Amino acid sequence: MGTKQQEKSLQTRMEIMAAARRLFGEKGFAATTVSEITADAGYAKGNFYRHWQSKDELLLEIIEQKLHGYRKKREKNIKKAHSLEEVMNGIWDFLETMIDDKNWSRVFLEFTIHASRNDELKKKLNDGMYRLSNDIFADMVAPFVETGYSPEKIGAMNTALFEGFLIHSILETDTISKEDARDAAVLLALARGKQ
Amino acid sequence: MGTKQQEKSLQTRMEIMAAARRLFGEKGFAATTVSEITADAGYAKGNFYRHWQSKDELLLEIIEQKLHGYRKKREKNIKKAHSLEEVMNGIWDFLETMIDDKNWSRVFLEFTIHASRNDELKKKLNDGMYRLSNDIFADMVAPFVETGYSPEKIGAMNTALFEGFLIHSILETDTISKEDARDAAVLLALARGKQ
DNA sequence: GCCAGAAAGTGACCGACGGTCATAAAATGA
DNA sequence: TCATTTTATGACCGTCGGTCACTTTCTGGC
Repeated sequence: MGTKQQEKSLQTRMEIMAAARRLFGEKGFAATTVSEITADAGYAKGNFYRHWQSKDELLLEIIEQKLHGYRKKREKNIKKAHSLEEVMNGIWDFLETMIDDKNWSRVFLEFTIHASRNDELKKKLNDGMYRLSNDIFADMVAPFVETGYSPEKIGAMNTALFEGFLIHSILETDTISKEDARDAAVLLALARGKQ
Repeated sequence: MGTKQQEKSLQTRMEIMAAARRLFGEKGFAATTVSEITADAGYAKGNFYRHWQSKDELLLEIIEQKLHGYRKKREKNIKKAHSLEEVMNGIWDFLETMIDDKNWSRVFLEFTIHASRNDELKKKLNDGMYRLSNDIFADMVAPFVETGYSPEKIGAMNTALFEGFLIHSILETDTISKEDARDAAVLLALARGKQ
């Protein structure tokens, strides 16, 4: 435990982050202003920049935390798998929890596109700390892939299908369901990953 | 042919639109300012708003034109198809021209996410004039779908795969190629659309 | 050719944004 | 106690999308 000042600073930081998490989820990243965030937490705008260098940086930290939370659930789902089909279903059990966290999957997408125009942000996203990197899925399916089709491609195709479905979900076209997406992903993986 | 004034107005409109088309493609939608567009075309900012109500509206018009241009190519590709596999390959011949128009597929995605927070824009996007609506693909595959799996779902899944691939393409992860995406889409359609 | 009205074109201005910084208030520790 | 460090503030900056009073140019009836 640090000094009274250090404790207060940490508390302020957490209060501002909590407000941001709520507002980003409700209104989206671009539509939420720094003033709103700090006002909601009970502070002035200037205080924000003592804790983060930019709005981008705060969102990266929140995303990192979110993905860290998801990761636990994912690992639990995958451990007990004994076949490619079971792995894929484990992956999609986990992906469905992201889909159900609808506001946030929307924020993820919003930030992904936003970051694609910024080399530094783009690099961070591909590093895997801040995104469902292809490698994560590749490692999971690798033990069960029996063909020459690379696990990386199966993982990447899975991510593509997931993010493509997210776009549909966000636009509320209601043509394909979570189950359709899972079905397609499993079918694809089995067709390309098994003899 | 109208009066000299009407002609000049139309010409100005086209000059501003041409500048916008170039700048949106180069820098993206959000990063391009209205002042830049008009300055590039040789006018003052205020002139912009005599022709469009907002920056959004101009992009919608450009997207509509782009999609109209793509449409011709698409129809030509599809007409001669005699099987589901041929239709899917025709669709992806056309989708690849969109993928190759890389800057603009990025702008499409950027605007799709932007629009998802705005009910009016969202409705317009789903209307199909401004987006690769699922129905377009559904109509194409319908004549060759032999199972209970609906053509709409096959069309929507195709769009999802396409847009998911676009995200990969934009982030430059280089794990999956155009051919991989096409291969997956065809495989999916055949597996679900044929007996 | 003249001129009143209409249309094309302008840029200062507005409120709001992300981000900065001089300043004030509070805590610290010797 | 009090000089120093840390926390907190909000006026301020440059820029954005969008507005509007204004000037310039064109039009068509006389």
